[in-house]
Amino acid sequence: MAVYPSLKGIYPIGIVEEKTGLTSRQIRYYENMGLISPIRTQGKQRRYTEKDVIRLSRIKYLKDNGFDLKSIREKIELLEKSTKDLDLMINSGAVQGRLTSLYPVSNRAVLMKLLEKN
DNA sequence: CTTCTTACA
DNA sequence: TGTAAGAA
Repeated sequence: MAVYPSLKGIYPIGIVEEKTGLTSRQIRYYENMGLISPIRTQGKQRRYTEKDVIRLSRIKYLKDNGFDLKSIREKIELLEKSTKDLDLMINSGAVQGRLTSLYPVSNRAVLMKLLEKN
């Protein structure tokens, strides 16, 4: 188990294995495939951020459900793009005073529906 | 002891 | 993907 490290939300590969359920072999493989880009210490060891862990967890989930790397790559990209757009709307005030809580929005179409003026 | 790279099955 | 080797 996590006997040591990981202050400030950055973790060595061993901890990431435990948090995501992926093997170090798979984690390094996905990096070579361009799905993640952990930073390196001066000693060349990989350090993963919380975002990297979240991304790897999604990869793990999709993988377990039979999706190939190509599909996983597309889904991750779409999901992060949507999230980025939503953050943009929220930060620009588009949602101000219209949503009183976090409704379960499944996609952009539904979100826009909720944002329509009545 | 943990992680890294390279290489083979 | 798993695992072995040798280095860091």
